[in-house]
Amino acid sequence: MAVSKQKLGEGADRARAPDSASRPRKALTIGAVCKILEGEFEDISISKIRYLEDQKLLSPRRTPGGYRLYSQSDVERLRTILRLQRDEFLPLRVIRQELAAGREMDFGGDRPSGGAVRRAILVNTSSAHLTTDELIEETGAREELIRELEEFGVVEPERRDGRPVYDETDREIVRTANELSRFGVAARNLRVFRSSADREANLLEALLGPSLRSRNPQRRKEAQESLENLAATVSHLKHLLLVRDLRRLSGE
Amino acid sequence: MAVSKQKLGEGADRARAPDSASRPRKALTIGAVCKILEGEFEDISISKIRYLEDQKLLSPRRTPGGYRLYSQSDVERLRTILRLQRDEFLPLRVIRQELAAGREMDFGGDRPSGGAVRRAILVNTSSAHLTTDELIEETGAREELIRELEEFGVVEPERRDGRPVYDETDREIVRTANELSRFGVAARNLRVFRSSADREANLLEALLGPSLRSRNPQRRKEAQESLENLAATVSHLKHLLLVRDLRRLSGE
DNA sequence: CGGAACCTTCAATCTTTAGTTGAACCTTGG
DNA sequence: CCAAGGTTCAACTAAAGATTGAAGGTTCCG
Repeated sequence: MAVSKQKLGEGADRARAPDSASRPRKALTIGAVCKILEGEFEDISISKIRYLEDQKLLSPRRTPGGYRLYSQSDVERLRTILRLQRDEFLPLRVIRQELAAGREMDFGGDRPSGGAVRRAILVNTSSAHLTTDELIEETGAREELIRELEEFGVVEPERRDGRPVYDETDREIVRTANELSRFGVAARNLRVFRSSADREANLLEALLGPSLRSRNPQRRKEAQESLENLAATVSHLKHLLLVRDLRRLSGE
Repeated sequence: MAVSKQKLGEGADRARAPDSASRPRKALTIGAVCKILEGEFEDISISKIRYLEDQKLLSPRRTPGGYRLYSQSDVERLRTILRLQRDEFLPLRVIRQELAAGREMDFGGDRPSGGAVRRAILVNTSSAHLTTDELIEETGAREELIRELEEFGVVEPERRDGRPVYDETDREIVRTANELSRFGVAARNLRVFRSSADREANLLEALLGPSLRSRNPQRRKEAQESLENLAATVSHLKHLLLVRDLRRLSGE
């Protein structure tokens, strides 16, 4: 079990801590989370956090005894939820979807309508590399799940000295897969998506490959940009097609 | 959800100008306003319009006898209110303030990137049905492309009297496919995406199908919501996987 | 004028969303 | 062991956003 590593407690800070200096790297109990957030959100409460879980907006890991344990990403997610609710007036139902769609869009800085954080998707921006433990900590996934995801080729971390090293995309994938597991979608089901993605990538590679491997750097750069646009457009199309199919089998 | 629109019968055009033909300046009775807007907003009703007035969001003129009379700009304002409520999920309290602050921010076209129109994805909101000509008009696609998309099963319009009828999702699909064609992705290439989507839809159907067909309407509703979340989450995962693949074959 | 269609108000009711509360009981760590 | 903190579950609350029904008034047309 995942709990093995973290010696929760260890005498350090059982919610007791008003300690400012320390980094809250370890998993937190519900009371500790509440304490952390109550500076930022005055109407937070333990019962509200539990309520949000009931509404399928959170799903923290549990200790063997049933206590909730919030990972860093759980806390981030909760912060996002509270911000969307307070500042954007979104109903929980909508927040649930926004989050499901992967838009954590965290830093709440830019309110005005133009504020989408648009950064190049494909250029691997400063890929933090994470260990398995860090990955678990940040995503809240069970170790079991991660193992399965690797088994089915859904994440394929590099290996260094036999230890897997995960990047940010891996982390996002794990986070999303974890989300899906709450709906009963098991890791093995995700093979379907993996092979679709592979096929689609091959298609795009066939179209743009020559340019991408061109000796002309200008041309390469253009191809790279096209690829980014294509990736976005293709993803949109796939979404539409899926929605169409689902609407059929749900509606009629 | 019974109908409160109390029989808007033939007489609704009563408020039509008694004087000569073409004046756009006619004031409308509440029933006429309701009729005008019900194409665009399905959950409008006479009682709701009155309720909005009660909440200080509208104040139409009155006839000496007390009938409400809505000017063109009253109707515009009402349209804005309903749009903010439906698409931006703003509570009436906030809408009231926005309007008071002068921002009519009218034309509901897409607000720039940040404020994307969010609404339930799977519930087919008043699917406008388009003819082929309208589809071409609205998407800018060549007729050829549309023919191919149908040939490859990427769009599958209903047929009425032999003529195809497209809905909003079809329109979006065509628009996106047209976008892709600019990158050299032909309609026939899109079969790949279609079959991925089919496979994925089947997977989700297998997971949620029983609930979706449950006799218990409560359970059906929950399943429907889960399906929406799943669609969003799955789309996100697919995007991540595609990006990962592409990054591999483009960069490293 | 008469009456069909439409409109009015007002109080009561309903549904949904977003939580809170309390009772009974369990977990954790010093 | 035991106190501080955690767990579930059902019942309750409050506010927002409407809908309904009763009783009656207005408009317009013939």
